[in-house]
Amino acid sequence: MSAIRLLVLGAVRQHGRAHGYQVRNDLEYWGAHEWSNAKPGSIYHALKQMAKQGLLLAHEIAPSTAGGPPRVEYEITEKGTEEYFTLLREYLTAYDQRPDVLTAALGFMVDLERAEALELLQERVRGIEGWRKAVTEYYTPEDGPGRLGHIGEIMNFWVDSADSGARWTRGLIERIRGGAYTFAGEGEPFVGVLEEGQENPYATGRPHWGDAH
Amino acid sequence: MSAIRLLVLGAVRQHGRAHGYQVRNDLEYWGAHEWSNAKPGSIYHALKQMAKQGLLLAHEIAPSTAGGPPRVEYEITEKGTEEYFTLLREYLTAYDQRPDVLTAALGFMVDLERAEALELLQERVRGIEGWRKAVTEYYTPEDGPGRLGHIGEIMNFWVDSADSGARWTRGLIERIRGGAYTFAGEGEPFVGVLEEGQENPYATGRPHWGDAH
DNA sequence: CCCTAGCTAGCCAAATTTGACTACTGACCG
DNA sequence: CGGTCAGTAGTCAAATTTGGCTAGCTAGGG
Repeated sequence: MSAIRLLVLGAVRQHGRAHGYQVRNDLEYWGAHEWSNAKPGSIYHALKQMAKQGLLLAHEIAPSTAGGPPRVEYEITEKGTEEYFTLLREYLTAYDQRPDVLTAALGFMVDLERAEALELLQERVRGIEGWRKAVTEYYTPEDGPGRLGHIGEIMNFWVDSADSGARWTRGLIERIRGGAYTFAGEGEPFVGVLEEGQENPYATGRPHWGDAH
Repeated sequence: MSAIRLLVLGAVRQHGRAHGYQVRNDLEYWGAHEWSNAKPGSIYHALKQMAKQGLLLAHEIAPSTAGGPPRVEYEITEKGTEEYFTLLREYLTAYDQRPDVLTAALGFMVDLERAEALELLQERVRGIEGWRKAVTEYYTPEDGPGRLGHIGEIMNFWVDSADSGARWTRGLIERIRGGAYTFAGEGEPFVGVLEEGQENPYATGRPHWGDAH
């Protein structure tokens, strides 16, 4: 799956109550339009879909304060909060090589308690190591490497990526264990949303850091 | 974009003429169902779409030799071959952090000449370096790092991934420059498709190496 | 005062992707 | 000889994603 649901749930949750454009603006503030599929269409679609599924509660609201069609405000439900934490835990653990998924989870990881975040990240490392083992055993058959020609570079690439991912995750674990950041239940949380009327310093038109072609 | 079009074009091209199930089987042989979105629906859709766009030529063929509905055979056109090389060059160069795209390109890179492959990979490294520079400048503002709290880990992760990607690409460049593999115009090419009736040694049910959750 | 540009807010059609499903054949089992 | 299991070949509806479009306001220039 993509990161969009976690991002949208997280944005709504941090606001308490938010309309589509607010979510869209937050995601842009986070740079999510650069590293994930957070485009307007996807965001509005996710909001509607999750409202239909009972993860969000939709309030019909009067015509917007400034132009455009009337807007709908969303609130996260009990079920939506559960889903939020389920996705967060899953994305922090799962090694599925889609960087957007981990990126979104990193942004929200402090909603968990420090101990749990550490556990999940360790599970992540174990997952990567297991995967790496499976791949190398699978792809280094009886007649030794080299038999595969340039196709061997594919495995080479995947193994290298896995190793880098594991190494980086171990570094993060060390930093968190060393006391970095403020996790759930440890005091003033870090706030990362824009209030109504606040200007977005990272609006579009700044250096792209999503794709470089 | 996803890797599916390059994969399908590449499979049809290596066969000369292929029906959907043959392509599907090749992609499975390459493990593509594990590391890309190469599912039956996507494959058949891509074939039809590309036929409609003139990249493939569709021949209506009698009921299949063994069960199932009548099948359609496809042949790559001039235009399709152009598209194939365009995509191949693009995916070898573009740093868009979707591993499936680079993976597919690695599988086909030997269809280029050695010198061109080297150039493209060097371009890739330059792209990664430029991107890395943009990100760090953008995200390390006046008041120094650390101001960002745990959000800084996102940049940290992206920069680390970029560095790993660049390092690996440099390694590949060295190996290719050192004479590894057989590129276009250098003799017997490496063949990686299944002939009609040949058994697929990597059929489904083997260790998954796409996602680990 | 009119016109345009730019922002606000969201919608929509088309393309793609997903995950399940159909239908037909041949082989093997008892 | 009937049942069912595996393999062949592909279709389909639903969900999602893409990329661009609409429409209401407001500020400012001429």
